[in-house]
Amino acid sequence: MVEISVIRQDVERVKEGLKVRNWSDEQIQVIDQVLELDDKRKEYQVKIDGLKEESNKYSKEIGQLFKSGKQSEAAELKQKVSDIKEAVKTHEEESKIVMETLENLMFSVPNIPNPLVPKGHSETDNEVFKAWEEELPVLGDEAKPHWELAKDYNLFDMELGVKITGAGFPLYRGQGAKLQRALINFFLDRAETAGYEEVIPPHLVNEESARGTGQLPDKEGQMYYAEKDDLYLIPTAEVPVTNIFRNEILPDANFSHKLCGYTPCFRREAGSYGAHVRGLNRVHQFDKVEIVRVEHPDNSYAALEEMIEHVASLLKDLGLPYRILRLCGGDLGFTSAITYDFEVYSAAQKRWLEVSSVSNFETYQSNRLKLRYKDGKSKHLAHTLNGSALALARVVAALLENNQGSEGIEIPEVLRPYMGGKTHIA
RNA sequence: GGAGAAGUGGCAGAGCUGGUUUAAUGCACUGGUCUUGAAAACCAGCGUACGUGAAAACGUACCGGGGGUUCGAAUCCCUCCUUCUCCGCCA
Repeated sequence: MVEISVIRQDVERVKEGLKVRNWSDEQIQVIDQVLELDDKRKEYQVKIDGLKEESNKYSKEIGQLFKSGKQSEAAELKQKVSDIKEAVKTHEEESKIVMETLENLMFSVPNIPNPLVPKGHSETDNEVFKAWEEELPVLGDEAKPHWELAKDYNLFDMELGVKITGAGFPLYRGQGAKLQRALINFFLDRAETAGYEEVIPPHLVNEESARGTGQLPDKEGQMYYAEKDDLYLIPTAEVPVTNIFRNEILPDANFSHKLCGYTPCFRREAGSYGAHVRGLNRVHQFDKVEIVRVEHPDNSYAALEEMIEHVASLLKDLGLPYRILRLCGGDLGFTSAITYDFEVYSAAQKRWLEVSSVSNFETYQSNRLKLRYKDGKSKHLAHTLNGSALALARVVAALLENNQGSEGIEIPEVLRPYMGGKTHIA
């Protein structure tokens, strides 16, 4: 959530931010409504607190009167308190409506984009932040897409996934399964070297956690839900890992938390069709190593750069052509202040596949999480960031396609130690 | 899954026959006095959220969560959650 104090102090900046997200003037009026409702909320609190103060005082007096045996005077006061209580009840009911309305409005306000975020309406307006400078690989006519290669080398089986579960749940096998493990271990080892502490979090989360990172409300359709236990399957490790810090007050201003974790990710993903969902391009379950950071506001953008460098180095060492996009206002996630997407080039499909998304949420998540740090006597919200490092399914897709050859699929050098020293999947 | 016990401030721990408890006391922490410095001792401060206020300060709520009884609830009632002990089951 955007902090109400920020809206109060800097209405224009908030409104400008919503314009970058292509909000109409009419939609932006929400901000004025928020301020109005917040004023109302305060009025109610002043009124209710005052009445409660009065009745608390009387209640104490009643106690004293009973002790000294003045029953009739006590009865008189009792009536008075009852009357006050009635008034409090009425006001509380009204104020509850105000607060609920206010909260719902607050939930409908997305994060304010960083000034660097370009204007635009869709993914075609995203800014190429770092282009691929070299030639893009060109394969011969005999080149196959990864779903055909998977059959040739027995790497994964979509039909079996359908039999066991349904569409979009791949079953990896043989060298394909081993490649998954290799990539996960490679990514985790590299994160560890970069100073991230590894965690293995739960794969199901409660409602509070889903709210904390902003999956709820609104995006419940994207998550699988276990109704009997009221738990959500995680769409990304971001949710359980960031929620480690929910309701935490860090003891001083000198902190930097770097965590990484491997988890499967479950996404219901409505929409899209055809070749775009073929093979591993778009699946309901995929593996991902996520990096998460909690940083002082002064350091969060330096941290973001570090994360971008980290992800770039992974792709470089895997030998995959990649580019980095800076998402435009129209494509920017609801909770993010700025997001960089990484795409790898799939030579057989001749298109770019998104494999990572690195974002700074500034205080948007920490406001919901109530994640603060102490700076002397005052408390402030920390900044949260996260990024995929990396999402496996599409990396595998690109790897298989780009590295195919007469001897099989060449395994990138950095992965060979994890693949029993082999140079090729053959 | 069955039976029982318990959840109080950073920690430990009283209160739990409802009203001088404004949550005692100890430890930890912060500031001060003393000291060459430190320790000890002594004095003071020490939770979170929201609100009023220029500020000092004050008000309201919070004793696992939610609801209820009452003029008044940490204390009584209901419900949910968690932890512990015993039994059962199990990789």
